[in-house]
Amino acid sequence: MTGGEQKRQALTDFEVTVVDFFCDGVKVLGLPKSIGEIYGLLFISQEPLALDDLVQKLEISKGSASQGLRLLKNLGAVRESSEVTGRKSFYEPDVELKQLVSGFIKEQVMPHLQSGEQKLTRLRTMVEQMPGDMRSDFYMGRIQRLDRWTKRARIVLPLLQKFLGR
Amino acid sequence: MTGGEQKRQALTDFEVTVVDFFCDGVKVLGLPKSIGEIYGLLFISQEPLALDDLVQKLEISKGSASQGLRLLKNLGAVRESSEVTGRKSFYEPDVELKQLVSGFIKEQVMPHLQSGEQKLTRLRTMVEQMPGDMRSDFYMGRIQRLDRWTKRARIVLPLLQKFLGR
DNA sequence: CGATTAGTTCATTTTTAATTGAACTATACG
DNA sequence: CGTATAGTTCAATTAAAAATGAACTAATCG
Repeated sequence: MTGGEQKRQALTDFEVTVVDFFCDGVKVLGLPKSIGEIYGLLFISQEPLALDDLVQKLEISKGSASQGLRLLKNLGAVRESSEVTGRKSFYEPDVELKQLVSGFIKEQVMPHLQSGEQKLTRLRTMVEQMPGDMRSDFYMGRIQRLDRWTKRARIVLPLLQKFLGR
Repeated sequence: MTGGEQKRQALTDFEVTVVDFFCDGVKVLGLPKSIGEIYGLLFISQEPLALDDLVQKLEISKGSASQGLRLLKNLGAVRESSEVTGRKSFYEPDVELKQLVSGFIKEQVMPHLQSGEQKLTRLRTMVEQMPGDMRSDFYMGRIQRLDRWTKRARIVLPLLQKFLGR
């Protein structure tokens, strides 16, 4: 029976444009729009926001906000603010490009790269077990090429992170 | 009233696995599955294939095959075979990683980067036009940071391509 | 403890993106 | 020409992904 009269303050034009900027950005990375909205709003807010702030300002559901925050935390793009104010958590963005890229590579790219390598192993086995009249140098060559691709990726990705460090 | 008895030859286990490998691969890039199927089948075929081969072997519609081939040609990942055999075209993959990555960057990444830069210009204008009590160093700092991000991207992407060249 | 607020989960709904298929244009061959 | 084959286009359908919202758990405070 109290009155935390949480007046829902709408986004300014400027904030909307920033949020829109990030929506586009995350689309390139294959992440859902809500991720861009949440990160964008945190990015342009001067102080950490609570989950309910995101719900109200972005007009998204609690579920979306919760799931989006989890993904962003997993990526290392958002962390819980250290200032503990009772039971409510506040969230703030990591704004270092190096960290953002590293997190994305670690969480979104590497798993695919690994599963690709497993598939490649299986493919190599399949070629080796082909009957003589089927086992062609062509197939072996192709597999080898895919192998080289993934090895390049394993070299380039760390270099990329290093470069973005400064 | 002739009989080009085009027996629809199904894919081997091996071919299916390769195609599946590429379906996963393109998903990371945010491209539709059919793109992976088409490129994958071309990649593992010993001779160029016609559009109808793709339709039959992958069991996809003519429309999908046509649209998929167009995208892949735009990316520079597939080209029309030079061997002209009447009215029908045959398609073959470019298998050089450098070319594939360059095409992807040029066609899929750069356009987004450019439109992002436009949005940034607009955002800077917005901050500059803010009334004095709103125009904060914080906002300027954030815009500057986004600027640095895009500049880094403009440097890194060419480097990436160069590195993959050998 | 019991009430209140914060946050999570996940089955359903909604939205978005991809695929189809039928009608079309273009080209080659007799 | 006229017919058959190759390929394109795009409105309609289907499939995939994301968002919702209601029911849940967890934690705080009185």
